[in-house]
Order: sequence, then C-alpha cells, then structure tokens
Amino acid sequence: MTVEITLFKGEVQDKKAARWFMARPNPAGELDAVKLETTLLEMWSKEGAFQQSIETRRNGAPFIFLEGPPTANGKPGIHHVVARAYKDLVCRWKTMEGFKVERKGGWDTHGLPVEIEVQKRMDLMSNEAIEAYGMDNFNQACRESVWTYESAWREMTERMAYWVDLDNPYVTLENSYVESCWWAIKQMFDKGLLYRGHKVLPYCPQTGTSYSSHEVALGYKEVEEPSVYVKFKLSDEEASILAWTTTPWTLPGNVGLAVGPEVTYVRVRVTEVAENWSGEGGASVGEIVILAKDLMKEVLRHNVEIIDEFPGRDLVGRSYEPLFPEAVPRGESTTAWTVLEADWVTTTDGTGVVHTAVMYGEDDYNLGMAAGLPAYHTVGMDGAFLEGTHPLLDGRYVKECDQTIIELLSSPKGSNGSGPESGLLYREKAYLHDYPHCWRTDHPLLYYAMDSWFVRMTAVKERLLEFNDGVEWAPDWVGEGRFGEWLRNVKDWAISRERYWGTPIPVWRTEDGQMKCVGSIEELQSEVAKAVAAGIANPECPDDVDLHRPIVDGFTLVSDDGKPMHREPFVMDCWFDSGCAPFAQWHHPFDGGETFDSSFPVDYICEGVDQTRGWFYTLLAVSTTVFDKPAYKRCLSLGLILDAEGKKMSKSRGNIVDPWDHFNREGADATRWYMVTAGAPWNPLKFDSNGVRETYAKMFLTLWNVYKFHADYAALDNFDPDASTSDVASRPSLDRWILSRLATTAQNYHADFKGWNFHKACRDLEDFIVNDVSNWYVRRSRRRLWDDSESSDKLACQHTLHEILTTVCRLVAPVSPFMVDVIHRNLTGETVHQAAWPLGVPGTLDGATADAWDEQAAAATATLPPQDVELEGVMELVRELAEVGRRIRIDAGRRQRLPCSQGWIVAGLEMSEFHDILAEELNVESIAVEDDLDRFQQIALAPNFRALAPKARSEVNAVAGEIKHSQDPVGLLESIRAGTCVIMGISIEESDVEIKRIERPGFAASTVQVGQGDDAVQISLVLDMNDTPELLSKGLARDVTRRIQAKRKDMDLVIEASIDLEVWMRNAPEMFEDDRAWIVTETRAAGAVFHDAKANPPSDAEHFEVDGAEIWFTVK
RNA sequence: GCGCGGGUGGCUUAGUCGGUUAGAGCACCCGGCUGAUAACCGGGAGGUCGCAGGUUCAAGUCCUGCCUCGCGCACCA
Repeated sequence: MTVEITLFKGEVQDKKAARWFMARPNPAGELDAVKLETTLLEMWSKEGAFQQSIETRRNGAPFIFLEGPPTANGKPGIHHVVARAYKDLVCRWKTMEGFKVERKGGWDTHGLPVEIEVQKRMDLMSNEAIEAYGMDNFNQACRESVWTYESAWREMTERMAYWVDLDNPYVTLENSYVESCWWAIKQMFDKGLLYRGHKVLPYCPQTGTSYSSHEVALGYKEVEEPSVYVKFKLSDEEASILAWTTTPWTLPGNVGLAVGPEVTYVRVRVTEVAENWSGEGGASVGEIVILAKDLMKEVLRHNVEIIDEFPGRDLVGRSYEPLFPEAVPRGESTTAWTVLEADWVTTTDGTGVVHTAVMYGEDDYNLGMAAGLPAYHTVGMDGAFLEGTHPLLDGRYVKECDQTIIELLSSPKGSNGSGPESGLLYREKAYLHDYPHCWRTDHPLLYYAMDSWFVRMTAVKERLLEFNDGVEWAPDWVGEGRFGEWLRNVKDWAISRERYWGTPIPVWRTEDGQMKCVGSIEELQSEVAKAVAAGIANPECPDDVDLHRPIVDGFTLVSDDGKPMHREPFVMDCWFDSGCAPFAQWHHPFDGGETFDSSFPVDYICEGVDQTRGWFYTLLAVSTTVFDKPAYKRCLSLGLILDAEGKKMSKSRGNIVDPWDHFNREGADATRWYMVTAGAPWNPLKFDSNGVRETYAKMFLTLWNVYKFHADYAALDNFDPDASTSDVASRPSLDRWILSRLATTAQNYHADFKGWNFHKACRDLEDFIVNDVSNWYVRRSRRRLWDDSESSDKLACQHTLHEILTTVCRLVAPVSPFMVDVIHRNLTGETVHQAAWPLGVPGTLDGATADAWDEQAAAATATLPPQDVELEGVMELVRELAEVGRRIRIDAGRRQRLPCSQGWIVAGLEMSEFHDILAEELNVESIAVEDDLDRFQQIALAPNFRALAPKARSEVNAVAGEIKHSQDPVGLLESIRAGTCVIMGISIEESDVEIKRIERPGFAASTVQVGQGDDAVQISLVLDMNDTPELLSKGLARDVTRRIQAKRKDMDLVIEASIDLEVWMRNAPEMFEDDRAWIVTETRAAGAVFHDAKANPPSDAEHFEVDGAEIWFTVK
C-alpha cells in the first residue's frame, strides 16, 4: 500500500501567508499509522516542536513536573511506556491550558542495580574480587554501564512521543548532583537527624550490603524451611528447656533463652513413646522438658505427665549447657547461657521460650545488650560460619548448614556431648513463611548486627503525616491508606551501604568518634587544606574533584584537636539520590537558585504504585528533613502492569511486552489510547495486545475516515474555513445537534480529566467520535457534500466538520499526539500542540497559579460551540425511533428497501425538523404525527415502588401485582385520579404509579421511552405495511440499484465513471418510468436498457431474487 | 496474621441513593444495511453478579463470615 500524507509543504517563512495557504485542507489519503507517526516525528524534530510548545507558553503560570529518574541499565518495556504516557498526558494537557510546563529528564545512575549488573558481566561476584580488580576500575565500569540502554530508552521515549528534555537531564552521578546531595546530608547532620548506629539489619552476604525497610519490602518471598525444637539442658537439673527456631544457623550463636515472666510454664515427664514419629529428633521415656503450658499440644508428640506449673520468672537466672561450647567465648559475661526475661515473649508459636542469638535478631540484640550477653559473631560478612564455631560448620555458608546442624543436635548426647541420650533435637518441622530476600539477587537475607548510618525519620513523623495530608493523591486511598500507614509506622532510615558505586557519605571520623560532615566541594577543599597545614599528607583536591570512591576516600581530614579523620567507608542508599531530585537537579543551593525557589514543591509527579515506599517516600523524607516542606502537591500513583494472563510483568518471568511490537503495528497513538482507556490509571492493567488492535480499528480508523471524508471534499471544493462563514444558529438542526454534543462531550471530558478519570474521559470521547460523529452525523451528511454546486447547507456541513475535527484533535492531543496533529495541521495550518485547550487557557490568566485561577475568566477563554440540551434529547429519540423502525420491519417480515407509504409518530415531543431524516432512515414516504394517542396506543400502569413501599410495607408486591396486571388500566387510572382507588386497604394515589403508554396490539408498531421519571415520555412508531404498485416499483428499483452499485464497487470503478446497463426482470412487479430513471441516475448509467419479461438474459448476467422476483443485469 | 483493591457471559468491562428485565465492546451464530471504514444496524446464544448467611417489601449494590486473586504491611523466636 502506498501512502501519501501531506503535512506542511515546503518551508514556512511567513506564518500568515503559510496559514492562508494551509488552511485549505489537502486530501487525506489512505492511512498508514506507523508511517504517519514516523514521518511526523521527523517533522517535530526539525521544528523543535517540543521546545516550541513550551516556548510559546513562556509567560504562562508555571506547572512544575518532576520526572522520576529511571535507570538506563535495563531495557525499557511496555510498563515503562504506561508510566510515561500518563506523565506526558498531564504535561501536554496543562501546556495546552497555557501553563509553562518544563520537563527535565533524569537518570538514576547509582546503586546496587548498577553494581550487580557490572559484577555479573565481569564475574566479580564478591567484594574481595572487586577490591582486587580495583575500586577505581570497578566504578569506572559502573559509570559506563549505566548508559548501556540509554539509546534504547531514548528511542522508546521519542517514538512514543513522551516529550521530555533528554538533552539536559539531571544525572545522579554528576558532581553537581552529588554535591547537592552532600549539602542535603550536611543539613540533616547539622540538625542532628543523622546518626551512626549499631543495629541488626537485613543483610545480603552476596552483595555485602544491608538494606533499609523499603528495600527489604521489595523482596519478601514465601519459602519452606526446616524449623527445629531444641532441648537446652539445664546445668543443675536433669531437665531441658524447649525452644524453637526457624533459623537453625543462628543456634551456634545462642547465648540466652528468653521467657515471659508472666507466662505459665510446665515441667513434664515423657511417659510413652510417640507414635508415627517422622523426621529426626525425639525423647526417651522419663525425660523431662520444660515449655509454655499453652503450647504443649502444639509441640509435644509424646504422651507426658505434668510434674508442675510455674510462672516464667521462676526460670530466670537458671543456667544451661551451650549447644556449641566452642562457638562463642564467655568473656566477661555473667549472664551468658542463662534464662532471661523479656515481656515481648508470646505463646502464639514456638514453645514460649525464645532462643536468643545476640547478633542475628533485633530483639535478641537489644535483649543481649541490656542483659550483658557476649556480643560475638559466629558468622562472617560473607555469610559463612567463622573458624572455631564447629569443625563441621567452619567456613560454610550458613543457609547450607541446616541439615548438618540438625544432625549434630540429634546425635546421642547432642552437639555439646553433655545432652540427654536422645540428643538435643526434640523435633523438626517444615515451616512455611514469608522471608525477606535480596531484591537484586534473590538470596535470603540474614538479620545481622552491623555499623550503619541512619536518618532519624522518627523525629519528624508528625511533619511527614502533616505534609502527606496536603498532597492530592490519585487515587486518594493510596495517600490515606497505603502511604499514610507507612508513615505512621515510620522507622529510622538506614541510608548507608557497604558498597562502592554511589554517593559517598561525606562524614569523616576520628578513631575516638569525633565527626565532621562536609557539605560542598569548597568545604572539602578547605578541610583538606587545613589537614595539610596540620601536617597530614593529602592528594590534590581540585575544583572538579570526582566525588566518588575511591577518590574521596583518599582524603584525610583533621579534627579540631589535631587527630586524623577518615571518611566513613559507606555510600548512600541510591534511593536517597533520587529523593534529592527536586533540588539536586538544579544544583541547589550552589546554582540556579531562582529556578529552584520557584519550582518547589513540585506540582505533579507520577509513577507506579510500587514507588510508594520508594521514590514517593524518599522525596518526602528528604524534603521534610532538609527543608521542612513537602516535595510534591499532586501524585498520580499508577497500577501495576500485568500481562494478558494477569501475571506481573517482570524480567524474570520473561513476559514483558516489547513496546515496539505495537509501535510498529498499530502505532503509538493506538498504544497510548488503549492504555488510558483500558481502565483507571491506578488499577492493575492487563495488557492485552488484541486491545491495541481494537483501539486502532475503532478509534483511529474511524477518526481518520471522518477526517478523510471532510478533507477530501474540502479539497475538492477549495473549502477555506477562514474565507467563509456559517452562522451556527442558522445551520441545520443536525449540525446544531452534533455541535452541542461536541460541547457536552468536551465539558465532561475536561471534568473527568480534573478528577484524574482519564479512562472515563477517553471512553466517552471515543464513543462520541464513533457513534455520534461517524455513525450518525457523517452517515446522515454524506449526500450533502456530494452536491457539486455551492450551497449554504454544504457550507454548514463543512464548517461543522471542521469545528468538530479541530476540537476533537485538541482533546485527543494530550493522550495520543500523532494523528490529531496531522489532521489539525491540514485543517488549520497549525500544529495541535500549539493550540489552546477548548475548555479554556487558565495558565495565561493574570495571577493564575498551578493551584488556582479565576474560574470565570478561564471559562471565558473556552472555544466551544453552543449547547442545546433539548436538541440533544430530541435527537436521541430520533435515533431510537430509527432503530425501532428496523425492528418493526423485521418483525413484520418487510425488507428494508421496500418503502412504506406512511409512518406515524404517536405523541411526544415536537420533532418535525427531523421528519426528513426519519423518513429516510425508516424508508417511508411520509411521516405523520398522530395526536389521537388512543388510535395506536393504550395505557399500562406500573407500580412506583419508591412511593408505594412505605405505605404498603410487606404487601407491596401484592399491591404492585394488582396494579401491573389490571384488566382495565384506564378504569383503574380514573379511580386513582378520582381518589377512590383502594387496593388491599391501601389508598393509591397518582404518585404511586407510573403511567406508561404502549402500542396497541395488531399494528406494526413499537414503543420507546425517553427520559426518566416524571419527564419520561412514551413514543410509539407505527408503520403502514400496505403495498401499492408505486411502492413495489420503488422498492424494486432500490434493490436493483444497490446490486448495481455493489457491482460497480466490485469492478473498482471510480465514482465518476459511467456504465452501460442492461436489466432483465421476471415475475417482478411493474417498474415505473420514474424509478427506472432513478436507477439510471444513481448508477451513472450512460446507456440503459430495461428488457421486457420475455427476453432471455445472457448467461454471464448477474442474477438475484427479491421477494420472488428474478432479476438479471449486466454492467459494462 | 493485619490493611487496601479486585472477583459481573469465553475475554475486556459499566452498573448512580438498594427499586423489581444487570448494560456495553470483542469473539461466535442468524438476518439486515452499505459507493461507509478492519465500518454500521437488528436479532440470537451465552450470567448461580466468588460462596454462605443476614437486613429489607426489594440486594450486583448495605451488613457479617468465608473462599480466591493482586498489592502493601507485619513478621518476630
């Protein structure tokens, strides 16, 4: 298929001249959406259309958008297109409203994802390997790696027409960006919100890094693991305390047992061997164990007798035998391997006794510190047991030792050689639970005590909540619910990472704990100078010193009392970087001061709902701690993108849809429109490829054909919308109707936009284009443009089409910006992306801000045609009657092309101006209005439950039945009106019933209802089914014509071509001269012969039958 | 376990303050219409509105419990 799409012709020098030239539409041509879009992209690029769209709104009120930075080291998928479509949509919409909407691009370039990628590629899977390779080399590789897919991102972004400035993006690895982050950290440091602590954190030994809660939340997985019940043998009694753990690897580190002081425990003796024992472990008859009373049934598998009961506090202080005597040195501790009390011990699971390994659990650690337990690691940073733990465990990855530990415990006398003969293991049990895993490597995380830096978010909790209240969330329940809940449970933010590629923490520290936080390059330089002056050697610190490891590690500063200070060897959580975007993108406060001041907090951000704990949070966390302000005013939180089966799209599942599959088939317009109409933005979107195809076929093909219809005739007639006028008030009612529908649709569209209901807006607009414009207005108007001569009616139609199309283009433009631009350009000579929003341009008003403007003044800038609600109602009725007419014919078995002499409209609204349309639609000779309702209609009464129910109560159904099935509704109505109607003791008033009129039986008729409630009107359509020779002749002529036209189309004749026609008829009604002449005109027959019934048609003639008549014809 | 959001013909979905016949689109079948486009119109088949109770004259809609899917939180021994 060859395609020609005419856009601008030649260079446009003089805008006015060009406009005059261009305002005359060119023919539309056939549609090739992909070619249309790619051609247009080149033109946009040449014109600088994006920049221009901002430039012309330079004086508008600013609407500040902030781009959430993606990482370019992964390939973009369709789910990225969705997020970008909504970002783009709102920015384009606000731009058309006259706001200045700048869109700076951004790239997230630091952090674990980047490191992992590089580690995999270069096979540097441990920290040792990285350090052996050289941190500088490694970081250089990271620096390059982040751009791996930049071109793929750029191409996707451009192809989908996401207008964002990728030529001047902010990049989190750049010095200026990092310097702003440093400044922010120093603000926190100075406010005392930054602290160094020792905490048990989820730790991933593979990546060598610990995580903050929002990262851990990314990686919960359900796993089944062995859990064990272990007997801790008391030192001074032949009895054991039972404790339970799901992490057997922490048992060598056991140094205490915690019991609830108020919990009731029992001492029991095994009396009988357990039946059906499975797995390892056990107990001998006579053995004595201690556990919480509530959990006996859960835990014990032997028959036992209770020896005594006592509260937990009676156990406190008792000492027991260590499971792995070599693993942890006692040191100074007097409390090691004794029973401790803790009020958080419950009896919901386990044994009511909590095994405590100081370094591997938050509660354990706190308890251990309070009770003076020895704080020794049994596990190294690499996740393997340290030497000296146990000969069979040393050096092995802890998660692989479960079975070994179980075996050691279950051997006679147990792992410590001093347990009961039955061993130290009582039972093992598979345990199913959600356990945190590394969101990058999928390995289970270990809770692990380590040094870390924290932001004291708990100190600003109230402010966080307060600021969140001020944010306009879409949907609102994300803000109130999910995000609010998160904030109410806010924890201090663990922001340090034991990694290499990231923003280094700018804190230097002496061995005795004095600290200094550096907030800028300049400050670093002066501190370095100070240190050099104090005699500490340092490398050069130039203005462009690279603010990364290992460069910054090389500087040694000096404390006030002259001691050397070394940088804390951490980098920041990369989420901190993106949380700094509102100011770091401008290099605030070192640069661009005004830009920042006028653009903070930002007006609009939009990301997937998965960013709730990510970017949505870190933005607010940083802005609150640094500026004591919120970071954004509006946040659109998008639902997850699922595949057609409803599964989450993810790289690991391999179900990611490649956006190019659709860009190259249906185009970006259809892809974007589909995504927006498929459901509410915040609902999960099942991405269905077939849906994109449907959108293309329905929405865009239809729009194009409406446009084509207009443009082709407009070009033929040299139509110039500016050179002629057509007063709307004097246009035909069909035109006034569609223009009113346009105004109504546009207003609803806009209202839905304001409420973030883009899906509703677009569904309704699509419905308007397909049903109102294409299937009714254009279909009804085709003949108006076929006329070669000029007429006011034709002109009206052309102006109407022009107005519909230009307005529709502007409404569609924010969502799907391509085709509508081609159409708008051809119709007006101007790009739609410079056009004004049809509902007004508040951004251009004096004193307007992104948040508020003079509504009245804004409304005055709208450019919509007049609305006529009544007219819309009448037309709705007309269309309904047209449909009803077809049904009447089908029921009566009368074919559509056989005219009826008369149709009656019974009662109802005045609609004489549409009688012509109706007559044509219904194929009747004339329409009459019948005032005598009773000629074709009868009354039916229906109960009005709302009114009736309160009176009738439980009798309502019986009363309603009486009304509904009344044999004499007329009489019943009379008695109701007379106030004498009583059914089952209930007095019935007129408001208790609905009076309906329905068609009388025996006519070819049907009744429709329009309006609701009191405004409801029943209108009947009646068709006269009697035949006359004239009608039969006319009907036959129409059938013949239709067959000939089909043949013409079949023969690929151009519309103007004339034909030679011969027709043979047998068993047919007489065809009158007028109707023959009509056939000749309609089919453009230059010569026509109508043979009489005796002539034999040639064998190659076309043949068909209609109502028993046989027809042959030839077309040449 | 707690919270949020879903569950409506084969698929995608609409459904207002509870009102008696649950509405569209796609796909399917039949018919019609067409110099109108992968279009349009009429009809058909296809629904235990997740399940079970409850409130009510009346429940897709309100209440309770449960099942199920997704997401989030807490996960502790």
